[in-house]
Amino acid sequence: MPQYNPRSIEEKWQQIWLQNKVFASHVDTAKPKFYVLDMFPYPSGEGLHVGHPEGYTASDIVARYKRARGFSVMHPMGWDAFGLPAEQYAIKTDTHPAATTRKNVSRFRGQLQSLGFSYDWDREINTTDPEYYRWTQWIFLKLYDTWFDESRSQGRPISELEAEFASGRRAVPGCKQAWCELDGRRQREVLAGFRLAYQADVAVNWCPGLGTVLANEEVIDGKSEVGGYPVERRPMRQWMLRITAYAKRLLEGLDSLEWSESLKMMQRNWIGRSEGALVHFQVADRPEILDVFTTRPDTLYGVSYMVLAPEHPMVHIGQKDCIVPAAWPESTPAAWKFAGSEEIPASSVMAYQKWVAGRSERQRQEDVSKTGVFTGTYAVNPVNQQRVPIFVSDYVMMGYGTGAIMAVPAHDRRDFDFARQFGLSIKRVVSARKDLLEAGELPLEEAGYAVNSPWIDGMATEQAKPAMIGQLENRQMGLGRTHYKIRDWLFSRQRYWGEPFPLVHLEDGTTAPLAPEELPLRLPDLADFKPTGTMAPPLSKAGDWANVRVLLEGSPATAVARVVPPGTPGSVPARRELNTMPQWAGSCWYYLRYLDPRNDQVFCQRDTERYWMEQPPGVDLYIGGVEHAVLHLLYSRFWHKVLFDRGYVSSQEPFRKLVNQGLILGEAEYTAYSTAAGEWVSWGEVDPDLSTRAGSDGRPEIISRHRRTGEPLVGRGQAAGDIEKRGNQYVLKSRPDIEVDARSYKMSKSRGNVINPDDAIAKYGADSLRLFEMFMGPLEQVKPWSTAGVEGVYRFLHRLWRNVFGTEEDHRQRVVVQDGSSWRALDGGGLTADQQRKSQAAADELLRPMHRLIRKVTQDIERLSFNTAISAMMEFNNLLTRLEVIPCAAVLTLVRLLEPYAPHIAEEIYQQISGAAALGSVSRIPWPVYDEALCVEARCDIPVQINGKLSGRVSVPADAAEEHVLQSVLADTEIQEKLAGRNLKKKIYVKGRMVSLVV
RNA sequence: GCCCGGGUGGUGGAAUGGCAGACACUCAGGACUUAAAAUCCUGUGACCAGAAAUGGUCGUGCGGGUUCGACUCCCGCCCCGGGCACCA
Repeated sequence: MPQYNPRSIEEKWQQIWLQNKVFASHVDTAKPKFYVLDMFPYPSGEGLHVGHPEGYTASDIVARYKRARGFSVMHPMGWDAFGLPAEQYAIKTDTHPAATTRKNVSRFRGQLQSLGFSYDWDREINTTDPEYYRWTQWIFLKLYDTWFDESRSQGRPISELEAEFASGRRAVPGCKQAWCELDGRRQREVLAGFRLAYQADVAVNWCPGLGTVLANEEVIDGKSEVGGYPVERRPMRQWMLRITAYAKRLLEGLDSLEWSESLKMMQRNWIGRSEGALVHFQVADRPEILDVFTTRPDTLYGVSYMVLAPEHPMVHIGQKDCIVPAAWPESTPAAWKFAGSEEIPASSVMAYQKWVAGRSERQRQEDVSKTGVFTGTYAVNPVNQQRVPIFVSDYVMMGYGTGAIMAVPAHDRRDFDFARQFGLSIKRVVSARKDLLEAGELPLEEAGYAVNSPWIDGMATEQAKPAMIGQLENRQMGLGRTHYKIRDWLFSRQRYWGEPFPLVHLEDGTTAPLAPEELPLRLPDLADFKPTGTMAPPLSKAGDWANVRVLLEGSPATAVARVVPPGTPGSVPARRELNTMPQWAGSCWYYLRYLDPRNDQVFCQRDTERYWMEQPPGVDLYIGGVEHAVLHLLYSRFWHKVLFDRGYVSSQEPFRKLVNQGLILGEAEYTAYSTAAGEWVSWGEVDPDLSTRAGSDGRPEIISRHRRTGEPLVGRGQAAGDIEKRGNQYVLKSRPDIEVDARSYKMSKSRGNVINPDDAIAKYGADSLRLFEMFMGPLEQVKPWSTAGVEGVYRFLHRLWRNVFGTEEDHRQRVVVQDGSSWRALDGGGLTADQQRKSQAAADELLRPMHRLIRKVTQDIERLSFNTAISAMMEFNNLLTRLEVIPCAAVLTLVRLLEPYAPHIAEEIYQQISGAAALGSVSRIPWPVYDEALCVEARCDIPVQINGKLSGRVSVPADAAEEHVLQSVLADTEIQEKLAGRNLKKKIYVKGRMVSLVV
């Protein structure tokens, strides 16, 4: 036999799997289902990186294992191909994004197939395919067609809302007339206020550099996440999705999910539930009421001033609700006015607003000292009629709560700082101790006991809150309120490469959805898709596409539009939406399309959906990167819940169990720093704020400064052999007083530490790459790449191959087959009596280890502990290496267990040793079963402790009774010696594990 | 600042109340070879004693506690990674 050569066998098996559709998924009601899903990739121009195969191998192992255990397995793959990078690349190179996408997808597909993943390729989907985005548009129309019924906490068809208005069961909001008295336009406007997809003028993150608006999540530190361009706030009419309506259900749904605690916590923080009260403050000498949200209604007696966000409508100078008076009240302190603009309140407020608007997000975050101005107006505290000044300050955010707060400096750090800055009173209303009025240093933010608060004096904070809310509600001064931090989802983008919105704008300013038969609304094939440079989206260049005539069908309120040729009687002019959907749209529901990917009647056939998603509910295992913790995963859950409410899916949640694979870092690096003069500097002296550049020799250099002197320093990589460890530090061997920085970095082009999976496959084969990525450590952990480590698993596969086929020089076949009560060589040759005896001895010797191996690998796959399963297989293989002859059954078991991890070599060995008896694929053989009784050795060595210290061991039969074990322990001469002259107080036997004696 | 996760040999890691360091990498020695590579065998936590076999002591970030027994559970601290952050 030739040596193990992955190149020659891997491609062969990949072809066989593909041609014979070995891994096709089917609805099979006789079998339980298992849906194992990968986060589908964005097919970038870079190709696959080593992070992709990590999660994809893990899911592939589970998919292959579950098939072997008799499950009907769904394991699909596709492409999340709309999005900014393709568009940016297209603009740069002047190629159409569709062409780039096609090219990238075929590269990605080829790479994934070269890794031998068991996807059902007939289910491949692509979010940019009109036959796919047709249904993305269809679901958008369902969102548009749904309103959220608070009383049922459920999304319902908009027609049912219309019926409620029409029958008079529900009053038309903000309108005295009856529903039937309103014209079609007005009816559409009213309904638009309820739809889950609606338009609003919102301050958007406009990014001039990208020529588009961005979602809040795509803006980091005032810069775009992609490209790092500056972002400014501008008002714009945008499509929004009412995800806030589902805040409560999105939060509560988390409890039912098998997700990591940290991931759930990220979603909980993002949704941001807080409980408290809405309190109404009368603005002094004016008609307006100022509402504030507080989580500490129990501190209401401690309010000493109020604060409005700079963007709050009550301080929009010149507007009718503006509360800023014409002149300062008498004796306003000079410090309460804005320096340089202190003539009248309006000038101070405007000057302050202008100053705030000019501050970057970064400046605000770095400088948390308190600034603000007095509005010149007072509010009246409803509980004690006290007049308190109203300030404007940027420490209050317009986007949270009502954009206004009641300030209680004694019990809030921020209010405390502000009060000190502006000389405002600080009044204690909580004491840390029940028996003292003034316990605990101010500001006291922790719970305590109410003081100086007539309605609730003496109550513990936890009781004082509901008591105060009760009082407020009775007197109509406020009400209990749960507030969520999450905001509605900004759903439109001024981009070309995304799904067009399936609706039209009518001349009266309202919108009408396209009739379902009009879908897909194809993206026009624009030659010029570049940004316009203004806020007008690229699609504004598609005039013929955008300007259409439509017929409106159905009742005026819920009419749908059908595009007709110009001149059609009854048609009206309409303009298509020029924005496109954000990249998240296609990934919100792709897991459903895989189930029925070629259906042109529905997004997914009902019974098919039910088979894969109902029992157990949702995707059974979803693996992907943690970078999608709050965006994709929250948006998907939201869409899924809407589809659930509307009866299109059968589970409440899309992804029941979710695992994040850990990042793979570059190979460990040792960096030593030196000054320009070449003087070494210890890592402890280096400012840890680093940047990278290409050095003069082409190798990357790290730039920093001396922590104390500020002198520029350069860090250069050191060979591992020049480094040694002293205590907790790594130092240069040549200069042990110089500490170096030892760690692994995220892979990046600029650092030059990127590992390309194609190279690894070319050198070691897909099986070794898969095996190594699983062997590195726990799936969820961050791990550094190690080329030496890949060689380790590569050696393991070589050793396995040699155990079965011998070496090139020595083809001695070691595999023997049992034939009744005798043994023969696998190639049919007879065996000598001595070989017969050795064969039987080997079989006896391997029996128990084999059962233990089956148990170990099975249990480890179930708990996704792939690294330990691999080490168990290595151990078993090492056992085989030492034997002169190897029973075929042991090899078969090993390759069967190995198949999910290293499928190509497993197929090849199976095929070669099974001969004519072979099935088409080793994956068709059921998973081996183990006998628990054969997993333990017949005899075992029991360690004996005396006073917790290991003092000897005895050998007993595995099933020996406690009494018997203790007897042989006490009979042991070594133990007797150690016990001599001591008084034995207690004997403990842990079955099969340990004996503990106490003297 | 708040929340979550983690800290075990030279390295990646194993062991979740019962023999710490499985498996692998690295390194060293040996076998095979004209030689090298590959392969195989042996050793490889630290310290002490011994010519050696071997024996002993210490050891899972630090300090305390629970237990016959703690890497594992509890309390306090230190450090690293991640998330959120003037969220009322």
